[in-house]
Amino acid sequence: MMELTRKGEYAIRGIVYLAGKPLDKVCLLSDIAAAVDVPPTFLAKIFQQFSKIGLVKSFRGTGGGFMLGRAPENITLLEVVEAVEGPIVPNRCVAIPANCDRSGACNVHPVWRRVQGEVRGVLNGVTLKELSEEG
Amino acid sequence: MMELTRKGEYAIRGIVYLAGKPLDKVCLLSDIAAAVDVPPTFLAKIFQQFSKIGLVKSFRGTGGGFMLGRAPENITLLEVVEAVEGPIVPNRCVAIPANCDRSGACNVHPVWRRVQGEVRGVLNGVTLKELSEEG
DNA sequence: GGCTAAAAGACAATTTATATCTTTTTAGGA
DNA sequence: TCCTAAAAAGATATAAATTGTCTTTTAGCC
Ligand code: SF4
Ligand code: SF4
Repeated sequence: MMELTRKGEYAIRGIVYLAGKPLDKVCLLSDIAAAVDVPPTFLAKIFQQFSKIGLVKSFRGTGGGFMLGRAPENITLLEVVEAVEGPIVPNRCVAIPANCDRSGACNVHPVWRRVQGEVRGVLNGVTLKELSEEG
Repeated sequence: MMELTRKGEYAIRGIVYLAGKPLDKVCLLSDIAAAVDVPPTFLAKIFQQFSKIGLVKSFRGTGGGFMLGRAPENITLLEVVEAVEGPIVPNRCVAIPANCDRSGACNVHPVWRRVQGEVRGVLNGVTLKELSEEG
Protein backbone atom coordinates (compact mmCIF):
# COMPACT_ATOMS: atom_id res chain seq x y z
CA MET A 1 0.00 0.00 0.00
CA MET A 2 0.91 3.60 -0.45
CA GLU A 3 3.86 2.95 -2.70
CA LEU A 4 5.08 5.32 -5.34
CA THR A 5 5.56 3.59 -8.67
CA ARG A 6 8.74 3.65 -10.68
CA LYS A 7 7.07 6.07 -12.99
CA GLY A 8 6.53 8.47 -10.13
CA GLU A 9 10.03 8.05 -8.82
CA TYR A 10 11.50 8.59 -12.29
CA ALA A 11 9.30 11.61 -12.84
CA ILE A 12 10.56 13.25 -9.69
CA ARG A 13 14.17 12.48 -10.46
CA GLY A 14 13.86 13.90 -13.94
CA ILE A 15 12.12 17.12 -13.06
CA VAL A 16 14.27 17.74 -9.99
CA TYR A 17 17.28 17.44 -12.25
CA LEU A 18 15.77 20.05 -14.56
CA ALA A 19 15.03 22.26 -11.59
CA GLY A 20 18.70 22.25 -10.74
CA LYS A 21 19.61 23.76 -14.09
CA PRO A 22 19.27 27.41 -15.08
CA LEU A 23 15.65 28.12 -15.95
CA ASP A 24 16.43 28.86 -19.60
CA LYS A 25 18.71 25.91 -20.16
CA VAL A 26 17.39 23.37 -22.65
CA CYS A 27 18.29 19.81 -21.72
CA LEU A 28 18.28 16.79 -23.95
CA LEU A 29 16.04 14.02 -22.76
CA SER A 30 18.85 11.56 -23.32
CA ASP A 31 21.10 13.58 -21.07
CA ILE A 32 18.52 13.85 -18.33
CA ALA A 33 17.78 10.15 -18.49
CA ALA A 34 21.46 9.30 -18.25
CA ALA A 35 22.02 11.71 -15.38
CA VAL A 36 19.18 10.41 -13.25
CA ASP A 37 19.53 6.80 -14.31
CA VAL A 38 16.14 6.22 -15.89
CA PRO A 39 15.28 4.36 -19.11
CA PRO A 40 15.17 7.11 -21.75
CA THR A 41 12.06 5.86 -23.50
CA PHE A 42 10.20 5.68 -20.23
CA LEU A 43 11.28 9.15 -19.22
CA ALA A 44 10.13 10.39 -22.60
CA LYS A 45 6.60 9.28 -21.83
CA ILE A 46 6.73 10.97 -18.46
CA PHE A 47 7.98 14.24 -19.86
CA GLN A 48 5.27 14.17 -22.49
CA GLN A 49 2.77 14.21 -19.64
CA PHE A 50 4.62 17.03 -17.95
CA SER A 51 4.69 18.98 -21.17
CA LYS A 52 0.96 18.69 -21.73
CA ILE A 53 0.16 20.39 -18.45
CA GLY A 54 2.96 22.90 -18.71
CA LEU A 55 5.18 21.60 -15.95
CA VAL A 56 7.95 21.54 -18.53
CA LYS A 57 8.36 23.16 -21.91
CA SER A 58 9.55 21.11 -24.82
CA PHE A 59 11.33 22.01 -28.05
CA ARG A 60 11.64 19.75 -31.01
CA GLY A 61 14.31 19.39 -33.63
CA THR A 62 17.91 20.45 -33.55
CA GLY A 63 18.80 22.17 -30.32
CA GLY A 64 15.59 20.90 -28.85
CA GLY A 65 14.96 19.40 -25.45
CA PHE A 66 13.22 20.32 -22.24
CA MET A 67 13.23 23.11 -19.71
CA LEU A 68 11.20 23.76 -16.62
CA GLY A 69 7.82 25.32 -17.29
CA ARG A 70 7.85 27.59 -14.26
CA ALA A 71 10.28 28.71 -11.62
CA PRO A 72 11.16 25.75 -9.40
CA GLU A 73 9.96 27.53 -6.28
CA ASN A 74 6.50 27.58 -7.84
CA ILE A 75 6.26 23.88 -8.52
CA THR A 76 5.37 21.61 -5.65
CA LEU A 77 6.14 17.95 -5.26
CA LEU A 78 2.41 17.38 -5.04
CA GLU A 79 1.90 18.71 -8.54
CA VAL A 80 4.64 16.52 -9.90
CA VAL A 81 3.40 13.38 -8.23
CA GLU A 82 -0.24 13.92 -9.13
CA ALA A 83 0.73 14.73 -12.70
CA VAL A 84 1.97 11.22 -13.29
CA GLU A 85 0.29 9.14 -10.59
CA GLY A 86 -3.10 10.76 -10.64
CA PRO A 87 -4.82 12.19 -7.59
CA ILE A 88 -3.72 10.94 -4.22
CA VAL A 89 -6.52 8.79 -2.87
CA PRO A 90 -5.76 6.32 -0.09
CA ASN A 91 -8.99 4.52 -0.77
CA ARG A 92 -11.32 4.63 -3.71
CA CYS A 93 -14.22 5.87 -1.65
CA VAL A 94 -12.24 9.07 -1.14
CA ALA A 95 -12.20 9.73 -4.85
CA ILE A 96 -15.80 8.71 -5.45
CA PRO A 97 -17.86 8.27 -2.28
CA ALA A 98 -20.77 6.96 -4.31
CA ASN A 99 -18.48 4.07 -5.14
CA CYS A 100 -19.32 2.57 -1.77
CA ASP A 101 -22.86 2.51 -0.48
CA ARG A 102 -21.52 2.40 3.06
CA SER A 103 -19.70 5.70 2.79
CA GLY A 104 -22.51 7.55 4.50
CA ALA A 105 -22.38 5.79 7.85
CA CYS A 106 -18.82 4.51 7.62
CA ASN A 107 -16.43 5.45 10.39
CA VAL A 108 -13.38 4.52 8.38
CA HIS A 109 -14.15 6.81 5.50
CA PRO A 110 -13.19 10.03 7.29
CA VAL A 111 -9.90 8.48 8.33
CA TRP A 112 -8.93 8.08 4.72
CA ARG A 113 -9.88 11.65 4.08
CA ARG A 114 -7.54 12.71 6.83
CA VAL A 115 -4.76 10.56 5.44
CA GLN A 116 -5.29 12.14 2.07
CA GLY A 117 -5.13 15.59 3.61
CA GLU A 118 -1.95 14.89 5.52
CA VAL A 119 -0.13 13.42 2.55
CA ARG A 120 -1.18 16.18 0.23
CA GLY A 121 -0.17 18.68 2.86
CA VAL A 122 3.34 17.33 3.15
CA LEU A 123 3.88 17.11 -0.59
CA ASN A 124 2.37 20.51 -1.17
CA GLY A 125 4.83 22.01 1.26
CA VAL A 126 7.85 20.97 -0.75
CA THR A 127 8.98 22.78 -3.89
CA LEU A 128 11.35 21.74 -6.62
CA LYS A 129 13.65 24.54 -5.53
CA GLU A 130 14.34 22.94 -2.18
CA LEU A 131 14.64 19.53 -3.73
CA SER A 132 17.21 20.63 -6.27
CA GLU A 133 19.43 22.55 -3.88
CA GLU A 134 22.62 21.05 -2.60
CA GLY A 135 22.33 19.46 0.80
CA MET B 1 -0.40 5.93 -5.89
CA MET B 2 -1.19 5.40 -2.24
CA GLU B 3 -4.22 3.28 -2.80
CA LEU B 4 -5.46 0.67 -0.42
CA THR B 5 -6.07 -2.64 -2.15
CA ARG B 6 -9.30 -4.57 -2.00
CA LYS B 7 -7.62 -6.94 0.34
CA GLY B 8 -6.92 -4.12 2.76
CA GLU B 9 -10.40 -2.73 2.46
CA TYR B 10 -11.94 -6.14 3.02
CA ALA B 11 -9.66 -6.78 5.96
CA ILE B 12 -10.81 -3.62 7.67
CA ARG B 13 -14.47 -4.29 7.01
CA GLY B 14 -14.17 -7.79 8.39
CA ILE B 15 -12.33 -6.97 11.56
CA VAL B 16 -14.38 -3.87 12.27
CA TYR B 17 -17.45 -6.06 12.07
CA LEU B 18 -15.92 -8.41 14.60
CA ALA B 19 -15.03 -5.47 16.81
CA GLY B 20 -18.69 -4.53 16.92
CA LYS B 21 -19.63 -7.88 18.42
CA PRO B 22 -19.19 -8.91 22.06
CA LEU B 23 -15.58 -9.86 22.66
CA ASP B 24 -16.42 -13.50 23.40
CA LYS B 25 -18.79 -14.00 20.53
CA VAL B 26 -17.60 -16.49 17.93
CA CYS B 27 -18.59 -15.52 14.40
CA LEU B 28 -18.71 -17.71 11.36
CA LEU B 29 -16.54 -16.58 8.53
CA SER B 30 -19.44 -17.03 6.16
CA ASP B 31 -21.58 -14.74 8.27
CA ILE B 32 -18.92 -12.07 8.47
CA ALA B 33 -18.31 -12.22 4.75
CA ALA B 34 -22.00 -11.89 4.02
CA ALA B 35 -22.43 -9.03 6.46
CA VAL B 36 -19.58 -6.94 5.08
CA ASP B 37 -20.07 -7.97 1.47
CA VAL B 38 -16.75 -9.62 0.77
CA PRO B 39 -16.01 -12.85 -1.14
CA PRO B 40 -15.87 -15.51 1.59
CA THR B 41 -12.85 -17.33 0.21
CA PHE B 42 -10.94 -14.10 0.00
CA LEU B 43 -11.89 -13.10 3.51
CA ALA B 44 -10.77 -16.53 4.71
CA LYS B 45 -7.27 -15.82 3.49
CA ILE B 46 -7.27 -12.47 5.21
CA PHE B 47 -8.45 -13.85 8.52
CA GLN B 48 -5.80 -16.53 8.35
CA GLN B 49 -3.24 -13.76 8.32
CA PHE B 50 -4.95 -12.06 11.21
CA SER B 51 -5.03 -15.29 13.13
CA LYS B 52 -1.33 -15.93 12.74
CA ILE B 53 -0.40 -12.69 14.41
CA GLY B 54 -3.12 -12.90 17.03
CA LEU B 55 -5.32 -10.07 15.82
CA VAL B 56 -8.14 -12.58 15.81
CA LYS B 57 -8.58 -15.96 17.43
CA SER B 58 -9.91 -18.84 15.39
CA PHE B 59 -11.72 -22.00 16.34
CA ARG B 60 -12.19 -24.97 14.10
CA GLY B 61 -14.89 -27.53 13.86
CA THR B 62 -18.44 -27.39 15.07
CA GLY B 63 -19.22 -24.13 16.77
CA GLY B 64 -16.01 -22.70 15.38
CA GLY B 65 -15.38 -19.34 13.86
CA PHE B 66 -13.53 -16.16 14.74
CA MET B 67 -13.39 -13.65 17.54
CA LEU B 68 -11.27 -10.61 18.15
CA GLY B 69 -7.85 -11.36 19.61
CA ARG B 70 -7.75 -8.34 21.89
CA ALA B 71 -10.09 -5.66 23.10
CA PRO B 72 -11.01 -3.40 20.19
CA GLU B 73 -9.67 -0.33 21.96
CA ASN B 74 -6.25 -1.98 21.89
CA ILE B 75 -6.16 -2.65 18.16
CA THR B 76 -5.26 0.22 15.89
CA LEU B 77 -6.13 0.67 12.27
CA LEU B 78 -2.42 0.80 11.58
CA GLU B 79 -1.97 -2.72 12.86
CA VAL B 80 -4.81 -4.00 10.76
CA VAL B 81 -3.61 -2.34 7.60
CA GLU B 82 0.01 -3.33 8.01
CA ALA B 83 -1.02 -6.88 8.83
CA VAL B 84 -2.38 -7.41 5.35
CA GLU B 85 -0.71 -4.74 3.25
CA GLY B 86 2.73 -4.89 4.77
CA PRO B 87 4.59 -1.90 6.15
CA ILE B 88 3.54 1.50 4.96
CA VAL B 89 6.31 2.78 2.74
CA PRO B 90 5.54 5.59 0.32
CA ASN B 91 8.72 4.82 -1.59
CA ARG B 92 10.95 1.80 -1.56
CA CYS B 93 13.95 3.77 -0.38
CA VAL B 94 12.09 4.32 2.88
CA ALA B 95 11.95 0.59 3.50
CA ILE B 96 15.50 -0.11 2.39
CA PRO B 97 17.64 3.00 1.91
CA ALA B 98 20.47 0.89 0.51
CA ASN B 99 18.06 0.15 -2.32
CA CYS B 100 18.94 3.52 -3.83
CA ASP B 101 22.53 4.69 -3.97
CA ARG B 102 21.28 8.27 -4.00
CA SER B 103 19.55 8.02 -0.68
CA GLY B 104 22.47 9.63 1.13
CA ALA B 105 22.40 13.00 -0.62
CA CYS B 106 18.78 12.88 -1.79
CA ASN B 107 16.49 15.72 -0.74
CA VAL B 108 13.37 13.81 -1.63
CA HIS B 109 14.12 10.90 0.60
CA PRO B 110 13.30 12.70 3.88
CA VAL B 111 10.01 13.85 2.42
CA TRP B 112 8.91 10.26 2.01
CA ARG B 113 9.95 9.57 5.55
CA ARG B 114 7.72 12.39 6.69
CA VAL B 115 4.85 11.10 4.61
CA GLN B 116 5.31 7.70 6.15
CA GLY B 117 5.29 9.22 9.62
CA GLU B 118 2.15 11.23 9.01
CA VAL B 119 0.21 8.33 7.59
CA ARG B 120 1.27 5.95 10.29
CA GLY B 121 0.41 8.58 12.83
CA VAL B 122 -3.12 9.00 11.59
CA LEU B 123 -3.77 5.28 11.36
CA ASN B 124 -2.17 4.62 14.73
CA GLY B 125 -4.54 7.10 16.31
CA VAL B 126 -7.63 5.19 15.36
CA THR B 127 -8.78 2.08 17.18
CA LEU B 128 -11.25 -0.59 16.22
CA LYS B 129 -13.42 0.54 19.09
CA GLU B 130 -14.09 3.92 17.54
CA LEU B 131 -14.53 2.39 14.12
CA SER B 132 -17.13 -0.08 15.29
CA GLU B 133 -19.22 2.35 17.27
CA GLU B 134 -22.44 3.72 15.89
CA GLY B 135 -22.02 7.10 14.30
C1' DG C 1 -17.08 -42.27 12.74
C1' DG C 2 -19.29 -38.39 10.73
C1' DC C 3 -20.18 -33.64 10.62
C1' DT C 4 -18.46 -28.81 10.78
C1' DA C 5 -15.42 -25.22 9.95
C1' DA C 6 -10.93 -23.22 9.56
C1' DA C 7 -5.89 -23.86 7.48
C1' DA C 8 -3.07 -24.49 3.81
C1' DG C 9 -1.71 -24.67 -0.73
C1' DA C 10 -2.28 -24.80 -5.71
C1' DC C 11 -4.14 -22.52 -9.48
C1' DA C 12 -6.36 -18.96 -12.70
C1' DA C 13 -8.03 -14.51 -14.54
C1' DT C 14 -7.56 -9.81 -14.68
C1' DT C 15 -5.32 -5.61 -14.13
C1' DT C 16 -1.18 -2.64 -13.47
C1' DA C 17 3.32 -1.61 -13.94
C1' DT C 18 7.30 -1.32 -16.69
C1' DA C 19 9.02 -0.76 -20.24
C1' DT C 20 10.42 -0.92 -25.82
C1' DC C 21 9.80 -0.02 -30.74
C1' DT C 22 8.09 2.27 -34.65
C1' DT C 23 6.19 6.02 -37.00
C1' DT C 24 5.06 10.80 -37.19
C1' DT C 25 5.61 15.64 -36.44
C1' DT C 26 8.30 19.74 -35.76
C1' DA C 27 12.36 22.54 -36.02
C1' DG C 28 17.14 24.07 -37.49
C1' DG C 29 20.83 24.22 -40.44
C1' DA C 30 23.49 23.35 -44.77
C1' DT D 1 14.75 22.37 -50.25
C1' DC D 2 16.78 18.44 -48.16
C1' DC D 3 18.91 16.37 -44.24
C1' DT D 4 19.35 15.76 -39.59
C1' DA D 5 17.94 16.28 -34.76
C1' DA D 6 14.72 15.56 -31.31
C1' DA D 7 10.30 15.25 -29.23
C1' DA D 8 5.20 13.31 -29.81
C1' DA D 9 2.29 9.69 -30.44
C1' DG D 10 0.84 5.14 -30.72
C1' DA D 11 1.32 0.18 -30.80
C1' DT D 12 3.15 -3.60 -28.66
C1' DA D 13 5.46 -6.74 -25.17
C1' DT D 14 6.74 -8.57 -20.71
C1' DA D 15 6.51 -9.01 -15.91
C1' DA D 16 4.38 -8.48 -11.68
C1' DA D 17 0.63 -7.69 -8.57
C1' DT D 18 -4.11 -8.01 -7.62
C1' DT D 19 -8.17 -10.53 -7.00
C1' DG D 20 -9.96 -14.08 -6.57
C1' DT D 21 -11.33 -19.71 -6.77
C1' DC D 22 -10.76 -24.63 -5.83
C1' DT D 23 -9.14 -28.67 -3.52
C1' DT D 24 -7.19 -31.03 0.16
C1' DT D 25 -5.94 -31.22 4.91
C1' DT D 26 -6.35 -30.56 9.76
C1' DA D 27 -8.78 -29.87 14.02
C1' DG D 28 -12.76 -30.06 17.03
C1' DC D 29 -17.36 -31.59 18.47
C1' DC D 30 -21.33 -34.99 18.72
S1 SF4 E 1 -16.60 0.77 3.80
FE1 SF4 E 1 -16.01 2.86 4.41
S2 SF4 E 1 -13.76 2.95 4.09
FE2 SF4 E 1 -14.51 1.12 3.00
S3 SF4 E 1 -14.86 1.86 0.90
FE3 SF4 E 1 -16.83 2.06 1.98
S4 SF4 E 1 -16.83 4.17 2.77
FE4 SF4 E 1 -14.71 3.70 2.20
S1 SF4 F 1 16.34 9.20 -5.50
FE1 SF4 F 1 15.83 9.81 -3.40
S2 SF4 F 1 13.59 9.56 -3.26
FE2 SF4 F 1 14.25 8.48 -5.10
S3 SF4 F 1 14.52 6.37 -4.40
FE3 SF4 F 1 16.55 7.36 -4.26
S4 SF4 F 1 16.63 8.12 -2.14
FE4 SF4 F 1 14.47 7.64 -2.56
